[in-house]
Parts: sequence; structure tokens; C-alpha cells
Amino acid sequence: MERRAVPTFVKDEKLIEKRRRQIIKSAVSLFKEKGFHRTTTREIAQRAGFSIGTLYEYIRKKEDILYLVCDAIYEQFSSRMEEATRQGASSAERLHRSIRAYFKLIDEMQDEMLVMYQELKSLNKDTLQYVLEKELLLTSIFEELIADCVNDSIAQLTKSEIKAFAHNILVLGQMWAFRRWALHSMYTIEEYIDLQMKFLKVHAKKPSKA
Amino acid sequence: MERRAVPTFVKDEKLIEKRRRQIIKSAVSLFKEKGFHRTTTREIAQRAGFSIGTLYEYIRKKEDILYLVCDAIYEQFSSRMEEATRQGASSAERLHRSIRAYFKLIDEMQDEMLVMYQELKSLNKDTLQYVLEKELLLTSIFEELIADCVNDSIAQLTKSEIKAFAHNILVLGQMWAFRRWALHSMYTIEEYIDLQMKFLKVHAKKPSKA
Amino acid sequence: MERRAVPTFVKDEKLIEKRRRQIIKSAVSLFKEKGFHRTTTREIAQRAGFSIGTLYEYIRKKEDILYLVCDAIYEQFSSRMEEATRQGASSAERLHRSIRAYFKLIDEMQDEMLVMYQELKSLNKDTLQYVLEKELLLTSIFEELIADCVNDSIAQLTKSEIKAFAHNILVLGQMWAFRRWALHSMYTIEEYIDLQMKFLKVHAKKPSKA
Amino acid sequence: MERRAVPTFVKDEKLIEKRRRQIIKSAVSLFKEKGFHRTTTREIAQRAGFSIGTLYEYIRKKEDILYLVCDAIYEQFSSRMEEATRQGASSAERLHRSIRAYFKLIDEMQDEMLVMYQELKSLNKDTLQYVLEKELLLTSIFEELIADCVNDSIAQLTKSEIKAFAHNILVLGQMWAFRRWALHSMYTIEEYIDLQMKFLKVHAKKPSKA
DNA sequence: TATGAATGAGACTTCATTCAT
DNA sequence: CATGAATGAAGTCTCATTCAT
Repeated sequence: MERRAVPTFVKDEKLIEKRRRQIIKSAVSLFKEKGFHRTTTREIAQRAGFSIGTLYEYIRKKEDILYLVCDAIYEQFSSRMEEATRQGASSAERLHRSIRAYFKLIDEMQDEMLVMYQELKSLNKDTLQYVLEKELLLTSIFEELIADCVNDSIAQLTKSEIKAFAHNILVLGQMWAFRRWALHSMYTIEEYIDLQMKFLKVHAKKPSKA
Repeated sequence: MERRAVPTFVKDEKLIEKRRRQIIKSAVSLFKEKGFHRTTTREIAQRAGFSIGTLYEYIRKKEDILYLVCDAIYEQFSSRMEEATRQGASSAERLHRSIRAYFKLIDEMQDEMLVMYQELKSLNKDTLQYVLEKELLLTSIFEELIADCVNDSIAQLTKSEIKAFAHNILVLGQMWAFRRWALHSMYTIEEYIDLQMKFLKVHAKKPSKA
Repeated sequence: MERRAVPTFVKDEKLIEKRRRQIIKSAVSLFKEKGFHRTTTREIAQRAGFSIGTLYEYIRKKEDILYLVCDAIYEQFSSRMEEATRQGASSAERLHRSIRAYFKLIDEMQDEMLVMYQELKSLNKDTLQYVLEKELLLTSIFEELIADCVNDSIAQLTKSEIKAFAHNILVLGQMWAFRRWALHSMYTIEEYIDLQMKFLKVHAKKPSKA
Repeated sequence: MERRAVPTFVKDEKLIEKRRRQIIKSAVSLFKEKGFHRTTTREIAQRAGFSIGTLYEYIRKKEDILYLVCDAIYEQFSSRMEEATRQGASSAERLHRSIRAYFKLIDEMQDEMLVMYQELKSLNKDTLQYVLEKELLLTSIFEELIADCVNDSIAQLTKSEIKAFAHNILVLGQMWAFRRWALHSMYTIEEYIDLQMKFLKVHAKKPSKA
């Protein structure tokens, strides 16, 4: 799946990269505070450290910023997850490690998660489509890990169940961010992970170093 | 927990009730389409069948509409859930039935659910507080049902696990609405319920009529 | 000068009189608090003790209320002043007493004065005309009293000076209300009167009872 | 007393100065015609020669415009008065000249005066406070001039009387504007000044040039 | 006569976007 | 490339006035 291009007036690729990073950082911190709609482009430019005119050299519409933000977040997520899936001797351990990594990642990126999911509706059809595909990509990472376990006879699940299981993992992880107003006063992230692991019936032993 | 009152210029209680129902219906259908921020008060009035002036006889600020919507949805949820929890001979069956009822309810009220959760951030502090308390109330319904099962030695869970379990039920239910773009093409609601029941390890038999 | 009639849908003269008194009282107290423009007709009706519909049975436009208020205030002023001008043996004493009475009256009716003068601009041309004529009537009361003194050789003033003197009396009286933010912390009304009397060179002795 | 700053989105100080002058000029002319409340921000922008959006780059609320207007008027008043108070050999002559200058100034700025005083009530607490302090500053100019005369034994007044005298001067000057509907047909400004001078018992000789 | 719900013009204000410098 | 002043469509909310009951 290709990355959608956000059109620009600027030619210098290096500069584009740099400015976009500034924009994303500024936008995320503002969206956290007030959400997409309540944040003005003026504010985003200001916090990014340049003028509103300059901002519009690197995007075309406000919505482009939301796209850049969502895309960046997924990028981080994906790359960090990929690392995790490569570690572990057995399929069970790889799944195990991946789930833990995913939960930890959510804990680290709570704010970004909230930003992303709460503003999805503000994206237009095409962009939304793109973002949801990214989400499915993430799901499929777990599907494959689970399928490996099934192949290794560690678990017995139908295809259909595998898919549902993958979705469950994703959702129970997101829950740590979305319901933090209730959960964070009850558990630490470690406790939460252990609990969910139990529910997920992932009884494999914790990897020694974690 | 008392219901927050939204101030009105109108005195006729019956009329208030009627107009508010119209407002909520109109608002929900619009919020579904375009979200809270993109929906104008004028549109809400129009679709409700009266003028903008009339709308503002029944609310004070646009945000009041969002509150009315959230409150109405919870009201429906709560009352329907209460019914369900009273049915069933054993604690296991009551939990069982309640979960199924909850999942069905979500299926019926998908749109309302999406509206509510995606716009929570647009509520002000106090109203948000109120709504989250309602959410906890819903959670506690399941907590009690699970606790009953534990008391009856049907399940063995610590207090902490009971709470987490209750949250999981809620979230896995909501998932049917939030991830419908992925799930609805894969499962019917019945299949989805059966799947999640299995994951939730609620192995009690289905009630005969369901 | 005839009293301008404010049209009505109601026939019963007694009732009109009663309702208008209620309206005026309510309006004055509200105008004091927030001025004419910030006061709504709804509020006026409410504080008067009846409905907005009823209010509009007794007036045609919001501005009518302002007219009623100004008219009523002048009525009070005029009638109270007339009394005062009849008391006193000599022309000097009558002027003297009248000025004191006028200053006292202003002290009593400060709020009404402020309401009236600050909202004059909100009256339409015709109504304003009418009100200014009333103001001139008040001025002419003093003109005549001063003229009497001149005739009695107590003072020596040209016609032109008499007029200016009369205006000065009015204005120095109003000053007690308009500049109260500065004056009331410096003087009591009695001290203020004595001071101004001195400036006005009205050196006649105070009437024994005052 | 520091000048209150009205916040702006624009950075160019020169431009701010220029645009604000345009706003003030436009506003004064409109307020003259219809008062503050009946004048719309759109009209002010239009008459100033720019769009409503531009207007709001230079102010935050409509009330800011009223403040700018009042402030500008006082600024003119103060600076012109200061000049006047420096001219004249003796304390008596300085007072004399200052009063005449003040009356002339009022004559020139009648419209501005009316605008300012009639809309004071529309200012919020803090801004009103600021404006009243400016008014007191003006009063104190005369207080000092009178005090000088008393020191030079040209007049014999108590402290209290000095203050009252200063207020009287201010008010009798303002009267020329406020009661112009009655006075301007009777006197020229010169005649009015001479009359009031007489009343004020300022018997010093007129400066030769005036 | 009295009521008060309904109306809608119109006010203020915001903010994404453009474009001349 | 960068700037930031200018724009005006569009949104929220108010309130004088009407009219059916």
C-alpha cells in the first residue's frame, strides 16, 4: 500500500521532511489538548515555529495535517511492531512478545492513539480508507502470529476465530488508552498486561528479560 | 446520580419532552453523517422540523444538544440492560443472558454508540464527568453479575479480575460497532456473539430461546 | 404640551393605567441595572409580573417602554417641582427653596435620572422632541423664578443671562447624579447643595426648616 | 496610569496605528449617527474601508472599539489641554486661558464628547474604571490651576471648594455639548464662554489675543 | 384579556485560505 | 521560500414581535 502524497509547493525534499516533522509534532500536541476542530491552523503554524503562510507551503488543506498525523503515528506503530515480531524462538513466544510489545507501545503512545481514533471521522472518504487499511495491516500482523501458533499446534482455532482473536488483541490494547479514566487508577500497565494475557489465554511464560 | 437539567425558556413539560425527542432524533441522524462539529445548529433545527429560534427555546448552547443525545442513549441502554439482568434462573445464566442482550443492543444502536463515543471530547469537563459516570454504572452492572458467579463458585476471579472482565465485556461489545468496517463483512452478529462468548470463556449453555 | 399616546389593544382605561405602572416600574429597575439595550422585553414582562404577550397588549414597540419611562419620570419631577415653587414669601426665597428642592429631588431620583438621560439617544426623533420639550419646561420654571428676582431687584441679569443661569442650575443639579462616582465620596448632598448655592451666588439665608 | 492594550493579531505596529485610526474615525461617525448599540461591527469595518475579517484582526470584541474611541478622545483632550495650561504669565491668567481653551475644545469636539459620555455604560467594569480615571485626571488639571490662584491669594477657597469648582468647570463646559439643542440657538460659543466666565466669577481680564 | 411558543432576521465572531511583498 | 495581513463565508446565538389558543 502506497503512501498517499500530500501536495506541496516546495521542491526541496529534505526541507519538506523537516517541516512536516515540525507540523506533525505541533499538531499532535495541540490535538491532544483541544482536538482537531478546536485547533486552528494559526496555532499549528505558531507552535511549529513558522508562519501560517509557510504552513500552507507544505499542505493544501487543514485536513492534510490530520492525515500527516495519522500516517506518522501508524508509521511509528508499524515499525516498532515489526521489530517485536522478529524476536522470540518459537511461534508462541513471538506472539507472546508481540502482544506485550503492542500493549507497551499503546501505553507509550496513548495520547497519539486518542488523537488518531477520535478524529478519524474528520478525514474524508479516501483518506479514511487509507487509514483503515493501515489498521488492518496491524491486525494482520497478529493474525499471522496466531496462525503460526495454530500451525505449530499450540492453539486450535478456526480461520474465523483467528481473525476475531487478532481484533480482540488490538481492541483490548486500545482499551488501555480509551478507558484510562477508569483503568489507570486500578492497574499499572504491567498488571494490566498480565491480566489481559490471562484472559487471552496466552499462558506461555513471560520472556525472561521482560 | 441525578440527571443534569438543560435550561429552557419553555414551561410546558409535555412540549419540552416532545421537542427534545425531536431534537435528539434529528441530531443523532446528523451527527452520524457528519459528526458534531460539522453539523450546524440550523441543520438540527431544520431536520427536527422547526426554526432555529425554536431550537434555542429548548437548549442554551449547541453542546447541550450533545449532552441530550448522550443522556438519551445511556437512558435507553440502562433501561434495556436492567430488564436483561433480571432474567435467568442462575447467576451464570443471568450473566450469560446479559452479555448477549448487551451485544444485541449494541448491534441495534450502533450509530448512536458511534456518535456518543466519538464526540465525548466535545463535551465540557462537567458534562463529560457525568457521562463517564454513566459509563461506569454500566460497567458495574456486569461487575455484579460476574461477582454473583464467583460467589456461586462458577468462576474463580479476584476482585481486580472481575473489574477487568467487566470492562472487557463492554469493550468487546463496543468493538462490534467501532470496527464494523472490518467485522460486519466477516460475521453476523450472532456469530460474533458466539465467538466472543467463547473467548470470554462463558461456556454456559445458550438460553433456549436465543 | 400634550402627552403622546402609546397605542394599545386594551380598552379598559383603569387596567391600562395599572399595567403601565407595572411596566414602568419593572423597566426602570432593569434599565438601572443594564441599560435599555441590554434589557429584553421578556425580562420587563417577567419582572412586571405578566407574560410577554400581555406586555405587547399595552405597547407596540420596545421603544414605547422607554417613552413611558421618560414620561413618568418627568411627570414626577414636574409635579414635585411645582409644589416647591409655590412655597416661600419672597421671590428670592421661592428661588432658593426651589433650587434646594430640585437638588434634593435629584438625589432621590438619581437612578431614574441616569436611566433617562443615558437612553435619550435610543428614542426616535419625535419622541426625543417631546422629551426635550419637557426638559425645557423644567428649565423655564427656574427662568421664571429668576426673572421674578430680577424684577424685585434682588439680582441684576439680562434676559440672556437668566436663561443661562437656569440651565446652569439644571446642569449643576444633574451633575450630582452623573458624577456621583466622584462626588458622593467627597460630599453629602447637603454639603453639595451648600457649595453649589455659594457658587450660584444665591446668598439668601437658608429657610429655617431646611 | 497606563494605557490598556487592546490585543491584536497583527504585528506591524505602524499598521496597527493606521488601522486603529481608521477604525476610530469610522466608529465615531457611526456612533454619532446611531449610537454604539445600533451600529454593527460590519458597518464600522465597511466605513473604515476594509472587511469584517480585517476589523477583527485589530480588535477582539466590539467593546474594544468603544474603548479605543474613548481613549483617543481623552488623548486629544489631554494633550490639547496640557498646551493651554502652560500659557499665561500669572496663575489667574493660566486658569483663565485654560478654561477658555477647554470650552473651545468642547465646541470643536462636541460629537466625540456626546459619543463618549452616552456610551460609557456600555463599557465593562474595568474599562469604565480606566475611563473615569482619565476623567479625574482632567478634573485635577483644573484643581491645580485653581489651587495656584488660591496660593497667589487671587481667590479664597477651601480644598473642598476647589474640587467642586473644578468639577463645575468641567460640567459647564460639557453642558455646551449636551444641551446644544437648547443653547446653540441662543448663544455663540464666544458668548457662552463669556457668560460662564462671569458665572464662574473669573474676572481676570481676557488675554489680548482671545 | 392573557398566555407563551414560534419565528427568523440579524448580530457578533471565528478561521481556513490566499497572495502580494 | 517565507511572511503575515486581508478576506468573507459561515457558524452560534439573541430577541423583538406575532398569533393561535
